[in-house]
Amino acid sequence: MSQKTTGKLAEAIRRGEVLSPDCPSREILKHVTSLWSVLVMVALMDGTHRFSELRRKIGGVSEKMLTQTLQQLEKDGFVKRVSYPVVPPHVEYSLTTLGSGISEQVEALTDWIEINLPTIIELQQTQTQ
Amino acid sequence: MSQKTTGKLAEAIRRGEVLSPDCPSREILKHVTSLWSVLVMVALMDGTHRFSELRRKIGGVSEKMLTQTLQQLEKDGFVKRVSYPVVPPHVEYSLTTLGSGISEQVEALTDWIEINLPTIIELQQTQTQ
DNA sequence: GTAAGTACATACAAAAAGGTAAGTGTCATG
DNA sequence: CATGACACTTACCTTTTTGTATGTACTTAC
Repeated sequence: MSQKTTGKLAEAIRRGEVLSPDCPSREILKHVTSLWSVLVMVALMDGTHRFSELRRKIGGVSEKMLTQTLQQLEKDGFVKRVSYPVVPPHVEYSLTTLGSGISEQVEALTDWIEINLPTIIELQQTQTQ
Repeated sequence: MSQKTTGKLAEAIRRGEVLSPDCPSREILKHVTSLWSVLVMVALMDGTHRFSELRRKIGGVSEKMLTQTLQQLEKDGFVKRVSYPVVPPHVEYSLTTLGSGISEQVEALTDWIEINLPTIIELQQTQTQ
């Protein structure tokens, strides 16, 4: 999708934003480029989940990390939190419209990794020789 | 490990790999979901760069971080390092075929963020009220 | 001859991320 | 009547990441 030979300037401008340290997109990128954020988004692409469901689904995540990640994603407007004031607490997490958009990109990345994993591992081994 | 899903089994299997803590894709994801890795890949999509070029291009990166990130990306087979044994050192970094593949996914993510940045910021502010 | 550029390595300190364990309050189950 | 599930919070500690500063070996420019 990118043309490298022509219009290098336009491309540089388009891309220059993330590369400059004071661009607000840097901040969002910092939040998104976190293992737990990525995994939460991938998990939520299957639909609404409760806290404990996410905890069980995302292997290796601690309660603390899950709480923090969900709060961050909520602040950024990617995740919607709905709390039902019932006696055993019931809270549901789901992706917002914006969250679905970014999750699609994130999922494309994780899918790519999973698909190309054999190639990656193979190359890593030939490299050692 | 144990899948409790009733209907979406195929989907769960497809996506279940990153969600399990002992899958090797987790490791790659850890490397890739790092601010500096993302920015290096985006920068290298414009073509081959020297170390100091990258340092200047990626705002806010320290020499140490750039070195570490490049070494990690090289280990994973995403970046190719070519060193010319000349008197003022000359080293060129570029994306491998594999690196180009993952960088496209990463770039799609950063592009999405930049495009939707106004919406994100807007929503963050209405949320505060 | 002093400074700057090249591409790093290394040491130390500061900051951030993450793990573990416990507490909260209410209810259902055994 | 004690335990566990629910959705967290808080405190404490360890680990990891990152920043800063320095050194290296050589050359060109001023």
